[in-house]
Amino acid sequence: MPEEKSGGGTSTVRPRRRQARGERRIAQLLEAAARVFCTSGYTAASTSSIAREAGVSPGTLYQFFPNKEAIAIELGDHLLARWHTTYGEALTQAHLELPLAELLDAVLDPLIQFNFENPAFGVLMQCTDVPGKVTLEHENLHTSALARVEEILRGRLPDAEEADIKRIVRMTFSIFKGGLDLTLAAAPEERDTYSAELKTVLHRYLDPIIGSA
Amino acid sequence: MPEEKSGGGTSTVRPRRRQARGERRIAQLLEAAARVFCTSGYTAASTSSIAREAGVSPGTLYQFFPNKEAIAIELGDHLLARWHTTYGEALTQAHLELPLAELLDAVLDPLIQFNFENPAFGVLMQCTDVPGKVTLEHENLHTSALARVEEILRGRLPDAEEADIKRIVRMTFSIFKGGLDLTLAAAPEERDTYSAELKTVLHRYLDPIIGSA
Amino acid sequence: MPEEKSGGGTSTVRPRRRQARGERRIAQLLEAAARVFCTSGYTAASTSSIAREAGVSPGTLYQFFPNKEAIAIELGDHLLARWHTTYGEALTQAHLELPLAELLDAVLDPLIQFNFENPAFGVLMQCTDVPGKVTLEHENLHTSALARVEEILRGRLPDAEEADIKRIVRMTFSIFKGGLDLTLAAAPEERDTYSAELKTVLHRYLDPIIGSA
Amino acid sequence: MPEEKSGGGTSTVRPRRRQARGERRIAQLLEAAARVFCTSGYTAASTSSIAREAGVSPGTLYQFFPNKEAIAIELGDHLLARWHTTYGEALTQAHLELPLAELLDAVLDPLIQFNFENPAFGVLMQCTDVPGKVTLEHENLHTSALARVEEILRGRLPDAEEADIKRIVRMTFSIFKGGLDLTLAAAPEERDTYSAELKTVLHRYLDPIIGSA
DNA sequence: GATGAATGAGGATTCATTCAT
DNA sequence: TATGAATGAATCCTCATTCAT
Repeated sequence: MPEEKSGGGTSTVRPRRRQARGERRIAQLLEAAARVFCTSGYTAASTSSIAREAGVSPGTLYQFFPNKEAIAIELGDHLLARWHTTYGEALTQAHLELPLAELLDAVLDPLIQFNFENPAFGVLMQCTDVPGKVTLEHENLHTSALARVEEILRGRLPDAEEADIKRIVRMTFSIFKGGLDLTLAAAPEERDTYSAELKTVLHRYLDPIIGSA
Repeated sequence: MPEEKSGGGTSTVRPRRRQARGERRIAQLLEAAARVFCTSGYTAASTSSIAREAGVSPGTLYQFFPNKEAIAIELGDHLLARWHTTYGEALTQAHLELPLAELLDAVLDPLIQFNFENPAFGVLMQCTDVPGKVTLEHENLHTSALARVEEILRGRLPDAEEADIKRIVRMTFSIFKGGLDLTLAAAPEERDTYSAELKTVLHRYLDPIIGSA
Repeated sequence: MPEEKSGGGTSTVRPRRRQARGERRIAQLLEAAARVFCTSGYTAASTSSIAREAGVSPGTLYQFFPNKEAIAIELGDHLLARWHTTYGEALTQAHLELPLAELLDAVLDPLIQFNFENPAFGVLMQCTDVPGKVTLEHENLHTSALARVEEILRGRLPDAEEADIKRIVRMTFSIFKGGLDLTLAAAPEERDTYSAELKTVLHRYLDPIIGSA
Repeated sequence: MPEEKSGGGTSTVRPRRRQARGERRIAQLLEAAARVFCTSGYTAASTSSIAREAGVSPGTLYQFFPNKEAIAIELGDHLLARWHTTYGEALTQAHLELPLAELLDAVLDPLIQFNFENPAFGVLMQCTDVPGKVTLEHENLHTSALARVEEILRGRLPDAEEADIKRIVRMTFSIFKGGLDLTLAAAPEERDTYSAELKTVLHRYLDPIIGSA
């Protein structure tokens, strides 16, 4: 038992050996959940359908998640983590000083790409039914790249009131969400055009606000 | 069905006597549905709760609607009709020739007002679960005042390709939907600021496209 | 509708006609529940089994009871009401002044008889799982004939401390419950002997306490 | 099975080395089960919760017990054995010839003490759901100290019929169980008063039967 | 029409038990 | 042995829908 718990003794190196199977199952279940959520939405998705999609029995699902909501939340966290791992580092301080157009490229391209690869992300973010949504959106808004807009705004508009900043950020995020949906729903050959259009919208909206800086 | 609903050609003519009670019932049920949809969303709303809210029995509900979806669709149609009756006429040809800023006022103010008064409209429009949503949005896009933007664009950009027009219209509509939600969700004293912000976004977006015309 | 709601106009005479069926169903369900509770106990009894025993679908059960507990509570109330109707009046003030032996006859005989005819009563009273049990036992203890013991004790032992009274009452009730179970479980031809034995126990216990009065 | 559990004839001989761990596990599991049964009752207790309480996995539990019921039965046997080891020997033939009051002290005090220290014993004895309960009660009735009452009765009432003896014993046991529960449930400072009351009841009941002998 | 009872499939969740490692 | 993953039937309960009155 002791030799199983610690591999090298340095840190928490694979705390248990047996969970390899479980770990795989969790990933499997989350992938299944992502698919089902995308197809049916959170509310209409049933835990049985998720289990079925994952090829396991309902009981197995509940061995890893206490309830449906937990799946959504865990999936959100997972996707957020994947975002940070894959694209999060891409936005360095350097980018923030770019001209708006390039900043938008730097921010939006990975976001769109990520949402294209992980459509469940959008589903969870939109979903009004998951109480964890707050968490998700919160996390997203404040931790993810988009939240940088807030920083930028705050930085470039030091005199602006809190409410104004908030409004602009919300509006920006709202535009982004809508445009993202359009882009993802567009025919493959139109995708770029749609994402360009979204950037246009945001550029025209934000340029008069922060462009002068 | 159509010949049962309307006696002559005008659809709002008083129906025949014996259907008076039925019409009232339908209105009652639709109002109840609107309230329940707003509270719980379409998926989570139960037909029993709608019936209860309307003060009738479930059986009665099914005497007028074949199923839950039909309620949503009918409610959508109803709201659309109400829109046309109340505000639709307000947008005359004259408005279309106004400068963009004033056009936006003329178009958005009633829309926002209407959505404020009929929050179920937004719920149905957003809802991913109602198959009729497509219908709704379609109807909305092509029948409602916002669709005039398409006309305007087509008028002012005769050389533009169909796909471009469509994209701009979609983007405009998407921005509107998002901004509308923000506006409706805003605190009462901020509502005007938010709707002004929405207009700003749309103005900055559309001005370069149609403003010069 | 108006002619359906009020029959004579005087009072609440059969408030609705349609519920006759429902009323019957409720009785049916309560009887089924009584049988199932007796067979399996409250915890092990499933709502489906109750519905099945009643010959209806699970959904029907839930049309009348919000959950399993409510069935137990309603059943308890029902049995209590039946007790009061059938035997409750039997114990007049006159009885309370009888010699102990006759008092015990007057009190125990109907109780035993009632429990024999309604075995679910004992099951519910014993059951530790129904939160409503408190209600039931409370009601029973304070409303039913046995509670008179408390009155008698208080009357005949005016100097006794509250705690002493309580202890004696509890002990009496405890003896009764145990003896009742034995009596009900006994072979038919032994039933009387067992109930006589129970009376003997109680008589010997209580006579030194209140007999002298 | 018996030849595996005990090497020779005495059942509490140290088992063979390699089963030492197993014995410990079993004890661990039984203790956990006792705790969980006391908290939730037999029916509501889940095997997983017992395993968790014991700090082992469900699989391990099933390595020692074929099913949940077996745990309860084994626990009952265990407690019975503990009873015999700890208190059982205390009741020598000498006690049986004591006057009733002292006999009751001699018999009841250890029983109450034991039940106080091992509350699971009462839970199992009361529980209607464990088929093994019969076993337990049976065992208890015939092996435990209380069963001596039967011997005494038989000894002092040689003319009594079997059924009468049985009835008196049952009644005595029933009174004991009820009084025990009251005593255990009583506030600490009232415990002695309640146990004294129980003895009073039994004394008054049994004295006319065997006291004169 | 209107009512409310009836249905039964389906959903979330639990749990005794078994199995692979 | 020990672990924890896997199972699937069973539980409570809901709900869209239908039916008898």
